[in-house]
Amino acid sequence: MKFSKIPTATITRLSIYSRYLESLSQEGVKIIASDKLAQKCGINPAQIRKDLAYFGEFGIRGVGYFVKELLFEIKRILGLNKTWKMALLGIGNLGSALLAHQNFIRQGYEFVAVFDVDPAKVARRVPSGQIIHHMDDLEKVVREKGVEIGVIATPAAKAQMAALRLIASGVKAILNFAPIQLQVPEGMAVENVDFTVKLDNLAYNLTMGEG
Amino acid sequence: MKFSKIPTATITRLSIYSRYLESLSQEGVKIIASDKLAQKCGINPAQIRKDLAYFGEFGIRGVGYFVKELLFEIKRILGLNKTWKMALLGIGNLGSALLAHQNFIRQGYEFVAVFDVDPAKVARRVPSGQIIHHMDDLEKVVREKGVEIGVIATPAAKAQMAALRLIASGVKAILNFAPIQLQVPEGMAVENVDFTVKLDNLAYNLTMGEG
DNA sequence: CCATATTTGTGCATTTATACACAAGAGGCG
DNA sequence: CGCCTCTTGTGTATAAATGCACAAATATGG
Repeated sequence: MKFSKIPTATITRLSIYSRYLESLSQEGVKIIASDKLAQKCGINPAQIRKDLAYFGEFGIRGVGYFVKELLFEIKRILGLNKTWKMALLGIGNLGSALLAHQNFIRQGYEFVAVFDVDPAKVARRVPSGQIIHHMDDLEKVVREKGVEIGVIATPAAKAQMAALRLIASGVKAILNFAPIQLQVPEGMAVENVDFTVKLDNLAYNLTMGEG
Repeated sequence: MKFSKIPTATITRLSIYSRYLESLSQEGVKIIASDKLAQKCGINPAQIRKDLAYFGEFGIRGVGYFVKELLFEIKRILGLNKTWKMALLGIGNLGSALLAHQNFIRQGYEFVAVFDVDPAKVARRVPSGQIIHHMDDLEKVVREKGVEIGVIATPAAKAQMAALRLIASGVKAILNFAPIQLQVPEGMAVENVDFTVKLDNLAYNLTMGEG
């Protein structure tokens, strides 16, 4: 189904480039060379040029890249020339933090629906204004609002069920914050945000450094 | 400095295995085969066996792995046979969520110090009991408490400075939640927890699926 | 005690990712 | 206009990760 064969690592790096380019753009910097960009992103300069080469030629030899132009192209490649509609499942501490970060999330994403199972929360409004729906209404609300990305911030024990309901509602992409490996059918895009795994990596590194 | 050449992807997978093994252990399951484990973790069975083979032979041919034993071994490999002392930098929405999850964090990690710059917060206690220190006292407190892992949950603009202070205090590992690439000297272990990058991956996948 | 059914551990081929190194272009300057 | 400097874009080598396929080892059952 996929048109071309782009390494997933490339997409991740493009996202990192775009973030730094955004800060450069705000600082008023006009031009950046792959060497500088590489240094700031902790990546090999040739890697950056190769990543970009998958999609076209965006630089000028002997000069570098125009910051605004490159940023625009990368956002276009990533699909950020539109606003993606997200649903949040679970308004606990983490979910609330995500909502609070909403303005802080880079432009391109918006929570259009929020869900919880707690009767004390349902029908109230979150600080950012959205009405909290009961999880039972998920399919209906998701379809009405045209949700494209589901964000799971439920307890681990509820995450798999939440995923299934999102899938049943026609959502094709899930951002999963629960520390569990979701079982989903072929064709679903799932990304896990998992700090326990990252912590384990750090623990391993520290253990090796000593031993 | 590193003793052996283990792929970082292997360490990440070990962490995922351990998490599922933990749930199996709680369910009372005694034995698991690599095929089942693989299916549940979304990983190739041979990959699992190869990952484990880096560190020894933990299974019984024709049978599988003893859940408790394998879990113990993996935790030992990862360095989770001790409790790691962490410091939290930034008690905003995200920081508070992390503290609230503290009990939920898999055993092996503990916040022994928390920091913020907001005078309204400093000297008060967080719900989990720790006194909030001012960032100015970071080096002193970090050394006193024997902090080993620094967790950065500050705004992006403050994250690099926070990292430098952690490094100056002798911390060798950083878990970074700020959406920025930290510049750190050789030998530091840094892991980024970055949902904006994950979201961009999802956006790209959705965009490709249609186009 | 042998045959059969399993499942691990691993050699090897394949695929994927990374990085070097240089030719190709672009601009500046005398 | 020709030379020099700079930085991109990319061919190619190197390295790393993945997955197949099978031998080795263990248990089971007659």
